[in-house]
Amino acid sequence: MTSTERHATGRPATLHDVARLAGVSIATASKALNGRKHVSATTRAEVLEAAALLAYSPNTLARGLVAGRTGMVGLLTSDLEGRLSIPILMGAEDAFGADRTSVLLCDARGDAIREGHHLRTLLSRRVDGLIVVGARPDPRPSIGRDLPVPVVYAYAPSADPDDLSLVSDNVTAGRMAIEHLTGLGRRTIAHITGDPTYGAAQDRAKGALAELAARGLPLAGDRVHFGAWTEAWGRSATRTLLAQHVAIDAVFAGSDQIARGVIDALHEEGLEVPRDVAVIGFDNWEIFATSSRPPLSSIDMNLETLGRVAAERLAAAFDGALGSGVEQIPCRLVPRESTVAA
Amino acid sequence: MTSTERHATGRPATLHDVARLAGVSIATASKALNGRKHVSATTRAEVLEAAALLAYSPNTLARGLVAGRTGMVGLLTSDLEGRLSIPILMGAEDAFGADRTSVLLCDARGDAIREGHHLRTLLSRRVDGLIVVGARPDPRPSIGRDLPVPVVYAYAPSADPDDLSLVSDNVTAGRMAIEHLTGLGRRTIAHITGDPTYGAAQDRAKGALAELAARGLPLAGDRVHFGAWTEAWGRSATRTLLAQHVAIDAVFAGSDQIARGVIDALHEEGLEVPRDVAVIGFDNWEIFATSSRPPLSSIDMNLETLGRVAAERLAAAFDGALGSGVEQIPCRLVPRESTVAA
DNA sequence: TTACTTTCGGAAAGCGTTTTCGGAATATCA
DNA sequence: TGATATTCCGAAAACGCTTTCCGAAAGTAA
Repeated sequence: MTSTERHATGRPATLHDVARLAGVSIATASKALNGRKHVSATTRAEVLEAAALLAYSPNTLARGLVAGRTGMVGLLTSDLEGRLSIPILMGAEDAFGADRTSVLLCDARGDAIREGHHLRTLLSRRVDGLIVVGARPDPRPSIGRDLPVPVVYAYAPSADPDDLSLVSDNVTAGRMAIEHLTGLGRRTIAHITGDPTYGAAQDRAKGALAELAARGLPLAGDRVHFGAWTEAWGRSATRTLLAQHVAIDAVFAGSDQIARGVIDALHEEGLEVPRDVAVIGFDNWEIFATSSRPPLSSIDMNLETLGRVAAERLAAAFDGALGSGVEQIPCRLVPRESTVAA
Repeated sequence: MTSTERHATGRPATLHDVARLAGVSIATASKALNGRKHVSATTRAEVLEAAALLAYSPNTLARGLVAGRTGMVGLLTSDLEGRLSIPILMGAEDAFGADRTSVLLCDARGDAIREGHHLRTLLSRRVDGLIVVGARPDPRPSIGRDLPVPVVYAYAPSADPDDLSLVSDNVTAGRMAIEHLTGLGRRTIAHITGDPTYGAAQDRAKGALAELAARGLPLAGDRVHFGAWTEAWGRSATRTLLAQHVAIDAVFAGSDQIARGVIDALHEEGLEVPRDVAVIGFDNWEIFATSSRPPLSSIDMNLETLGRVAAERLAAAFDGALGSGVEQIPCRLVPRESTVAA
């Protein structure tokens, strides 16, 4: 391994360099490059040529310093794997336009101290706004009132009702799952889901129950089967149901992992999916949903949309007022072979 | 949803404000806050008090403008799920110190155009360095020579040997897997892995074969079973082996997903893991490895370390020269119950 | 030609820092 | 007490850019 000077050493060209080469003042050069008025076509062309020659790239920092805007937003997450933050980041990137706004990603790793630390850093970098992504979809402490920049909470709402939060519409998602299954002719539907302390679990169950009631259908197994967000729980809950000779022709699982456990257990009992029992999951975690046997129908929380909306709300807040309260973002059902035979 | 002015409106305090309140010049205020010399203890205390009173937070942009360093590095990734980039980002954050360096994350989504776009944006933001993370562990096009900042390629090496790349040591990882299995007394080991066009697949196989040879053991099934990085392939390859009455007491799988398929197929044939057949995976993708039945021993690529080393190499390059070539980062074996009975 | 617009280009201020350098005040030494 | 060394503090330049404002030049109308 040699050890040479790899990156070009000379500092990048400045506006001053461009102006000098074009034989104009930096004021004129600035106007020419930014399409401002009061520059003749010929001078503009000369400046542009000089800029191209020098591979001039404007210093966004300096620009931000005078504009009072940095074109950066902070994404403060606690999501250790990026499962949530990356899609949200991409949505935000799209909405802002990747060329005008960049995202500073900070992972607090679930540590409040670290979160405060990152917050201070982001503020001192003068980000234009902040998106806070929680690890679980339940109210989390606000990062503070009266911050110098607008803040949007995504996925996990802020506990402070004066903050603006964006969350998935889990109630409607629950209804969608039932609607899908009944639309396929299923009548005896069980709901196996995760940790009951998760608001999302409660909401999805609530939606499912409401939709069942609206259609005059009972919930198979008589109650919602809360447990853990694991395959193991999906398996064991399913076995319990079958052991009790509960007749089921569909299962609405609270997560894709649970759904896989459910399918596993059904297979072990010789039941075929979706012929005998249709199964739908939640999260649409591609890697799980598509590697399942059969591929898993699932409900997608539209995280990119969440990010996109977060960006839009922030953008609106830049020149105006930010709303408050909790905004529900609709989910989307992705049908695959675990409910609809290929 | 009300629509009020949520974030504090007044612009943040500047050094000028602090100086004025403390009754000193901005020069003195700056020195006091930065612990420079030539400031008496009492004035320093006064300045600090003023700063605290105003909740002063220095403008990192302005600081960067004069220092010629922004304290930001760009992380240019193509990793759609964050599976790679987030751990690498966290490692880099740790190495730099989250308070002195922030990471701008840009996802190119596998699109060269978008990558170029992001690159330009990052450069115009004057990042101090760049980490490029590829989606698959094979040589990828260099993002360019003679960039104004040092660049380190992580996970996927650059095709240009003059660039500095950091990759996992797949060959040694292959040896480690075999070493682990033979250490447990296994003698007939098969290797089922993914797409043979992946250099990583070849390297792991090479390491495994070398280690087997060193121990005078044959490869069960006579050849490496290349296929796809899927559960389905793991299942079908295993079935094929069993159908051929190949005696195996261990399988080294090329990924955790393949490993799960292998375990599935073994169970279907009435074989118990690890009693009859030990199985080890690769990637140590927590969610897969731990939700497997039994939990999966696996090889972790130490992505955080990759990020950490990338950060260290960049930091070294800031004041000095950057190396070139491909640096191998060792992997780590994480034993769980799929090889070692609980 | 004179008077008035319109169009261009540049000087300079300012964004919020850090840092150099010179001057004033205080302390140290003969 | 006068000369010299120390210690503090502030004025000002610099970082790279945008923008306001003013003057010069050129065009238009009478």
